[in-house]
Amino acid sequence: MKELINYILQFGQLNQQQIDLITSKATELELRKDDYFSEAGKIPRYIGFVVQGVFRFCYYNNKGEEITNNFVEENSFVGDYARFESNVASSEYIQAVTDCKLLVFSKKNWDELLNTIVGWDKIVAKIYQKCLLEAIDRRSPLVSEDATTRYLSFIERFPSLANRVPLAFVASYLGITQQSLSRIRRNIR
Amino acid sequence: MKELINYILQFGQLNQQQIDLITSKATELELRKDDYFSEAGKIPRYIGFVVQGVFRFCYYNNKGEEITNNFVEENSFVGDYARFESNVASSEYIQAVTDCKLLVFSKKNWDELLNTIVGWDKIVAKIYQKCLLEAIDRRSPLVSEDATTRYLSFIERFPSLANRVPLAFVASYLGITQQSLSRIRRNIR
DNA sequence: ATCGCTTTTTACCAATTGGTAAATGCTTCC
DNA sequence: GGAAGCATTTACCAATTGGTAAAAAGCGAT
Repeated sequence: MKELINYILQFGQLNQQQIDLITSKATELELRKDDYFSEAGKIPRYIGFVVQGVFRFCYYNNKGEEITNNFVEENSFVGDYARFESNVASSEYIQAVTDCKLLVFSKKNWDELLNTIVGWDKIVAKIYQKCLLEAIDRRSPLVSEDATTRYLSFIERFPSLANRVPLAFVASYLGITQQSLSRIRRNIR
Repeated sequence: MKELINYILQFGQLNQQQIDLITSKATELELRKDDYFSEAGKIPRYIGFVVQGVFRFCYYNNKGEEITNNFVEENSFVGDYARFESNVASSEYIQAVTDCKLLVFSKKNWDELLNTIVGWDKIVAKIYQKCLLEAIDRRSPLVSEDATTRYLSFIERFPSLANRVPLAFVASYLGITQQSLSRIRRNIR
């Protein structure tokens, strides 16, 4: 819980009363490896803060291939922010890659925070913006890189992830086959 | 100017007085093809609304290759939002691909709007979020597609751009060489 | 119209990556 | 410990893409 508060306080000031309110609205949630935090076709019920574990965002293209387009680790918010706020069904999956512990806010509790804490909306906007910028800064450069450079970028940006995430997910994130990724890992050592 | 106001009103309500204030803070700016609207190493001075023309975002990687990572057309805001707001030097270029007409806000005028119009910050946050989501929704899928599919996605998402933008910029946006793009264009007809 | 310049196309070959399939390695569960 | 089920590696060949270079096309200015 301390991590959550510290994270939030990066983006704005809050007094103790407000912090206590936020704390009281957060619920602990544990997910097992492969469980979904959010699913395509369903309205996201929660927004979460990752205490332990790794999540991935993924969807299926028109060939039925599974595409991973983001990873989220500890000490970050996770969720389909836009769809959560607007009560619209999501178009992608958010899946636990490992066993995970979260602090989650239901839509009801989240809206209560928005209505109660002056400036909460600004803090939230900054958090969303940070997460979006991170996602784009990580993924966009991959477009112009070859497969080896993509993998090197990946282990630079997610140093602790290479060994926690199945190779197939990493390959899908990098836009290459797992055979190619395996070959690349052999060649760079 | 009407386009700007209509665009803004998508994201929140404003009364006539507020609209007039916004209008009074906007300045017309014309840029010639190849001019920079914003440059790496410099603090962005303006945020702009594109009335006419096309812009591209680009940067240089460690091999000196020029990478285009976004295009912005008419009826969109353009700028390095995060760096503009925080008065930090940008790390990329925003260049006019064609002759362009803009409505721009200086930092001073923009801050006056933020301090004067209640709810302006919320509207702005929504606009930023929309632009970021658009950018990521366009670029991220490219990672997992082959070159031909990338080009087809491009002309689907930017139907009016294929003929207004030099092939080299499009190729760089798609992460392929211009020779490859030229070959692809031959093969799909 | 012609010259000079830039953009786009084409060609050729080398390098990279994908697709299919099989082998190896690693867990989990009995 | 052994078997079954995944995950990862390896191999081979086909397909795609990149790099270099040259030709063709488009465009503006004189």
